[in-house]
This record gives sequence, structure tokens and C-alpha cells, in this order.
Amino acid sequence: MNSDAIKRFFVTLRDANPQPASELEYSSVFELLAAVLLSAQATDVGVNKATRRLFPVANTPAKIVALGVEGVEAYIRTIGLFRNKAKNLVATAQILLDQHGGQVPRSREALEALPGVGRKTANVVLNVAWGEPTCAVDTHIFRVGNRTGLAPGRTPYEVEMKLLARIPAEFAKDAHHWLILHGRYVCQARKPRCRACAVADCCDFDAKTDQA
DNA sequence: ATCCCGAGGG
DNA sequence: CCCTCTGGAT
Repeated sequence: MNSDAIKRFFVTLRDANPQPASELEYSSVFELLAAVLLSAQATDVGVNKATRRLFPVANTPAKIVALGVEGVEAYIRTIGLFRNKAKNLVATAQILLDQHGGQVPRSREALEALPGVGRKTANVVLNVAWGEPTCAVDTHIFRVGNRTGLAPGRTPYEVEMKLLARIPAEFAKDAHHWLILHGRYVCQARKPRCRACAVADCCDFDAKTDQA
């Protein structure tokens, strides 16, 4: 994809997604961190179901620690990887209390030091909570970056570096959400809906398998 | 490279 | 049945 196509790609995605936002439900930075931690290899719909049960009972580090691993598991059992996630969420909450005054830290280093929080989760918190121009490469963005030719790479980190270099500066804060929504609803993994795609004209993918 | 791991869709 | 879902730790 050349630079003209890249520009057109993002302008079109912007127009198609006037209200870019996460579809995870949260009402505080800690809830955001918890929801993103729970979202690994799980759908937003599934995570929201679990957090609607969990957050009314425990939505602060102190309450999560008090609930304990077994207690948290009881609320999130319907999500994949629930044992690891319950253990990580409780351990993360304990570290917030012990080392960060019960607050969610703002640096990448401190975020990635939390159990269950890697580069992708840290990027989401940095972007959504504090408006930093990060690009969290999840399964959707990895696929869209490669399939379209916008940011091909073997690893999420490679895709992220290319995106940071190619996303026009004025779109840096919102591009992450546009790409997620595009991947979720249009550039789908199994059956990409190329016929309904607004950016098909500047995409490298050969739409032989489109069945939309 | 492998494990974790349930719900939903095709 | 199979694949996919806002990954991270070992």
C-alpha cells in the first residue's frame, strides 16, 4: 500500500467509525485494566457478561484482593483461561495496593510488570485511559495489518512498529479503534466481507473468498 | 513452541 | 466437528 492509499484508508475508516471507542464496559481506570486483562482470547460480549457480575461485587484493588482467587473465579468462569485470569487479576490488585497506592500506574514499564499485563494490554490502557498514541495490536489488527498490506509482519510487535510509522499523526489516537472495529465487523477472520468494505479499493487482499 | 480454556458461530 | 475471540507466561 503506498502513502496515498494509506491516507485514504484511514480517512475512510474514520468516516465509517464516527464514535471510535472500546466495546468493553468500564467506569474507572481500574475497571478498564481489569476488563482488558480478562479480554485475552475472549470476545468483548463474553467479558462484559462476566464484569457485569464481578464489578458490582468488586471493582477496586482492595475488593478484588478481599474476594480472592476462588472468589473471582466464581464470577468469570464463563470466560476462557479463567483460572490464569483470576490469579493474575488478584495478584495485579495486590501489587497496585503494595506499590502504587491502589492506583493504576501510568508508565509502560510499571504496567507491563503487572502479572497478566503484556504489551498489548499496556497499550490499550495507555491509549484509552490517557490518550497516548499507542497502537495495541490484537488478533484483529494483526490480521487487518497483514491482509490489507497496510502493516505486514510476522509478530504483533512488527505490525505495531509499522503502524506507528504509517498512521498519519492526526489519526494516532483513534486509529487503534478504527482498525479493531473494521476487523471485527468487516475484515473478519473467516469470511471477510469485502463487498461491504469501504477500503477495498486500497487493499492488497484478493477477495476471492468474499461471501458477504 | 506450548499451555491456558469457555462461549459462540459456521 | 472446527475456528475464533482486543494474550501472556513459561
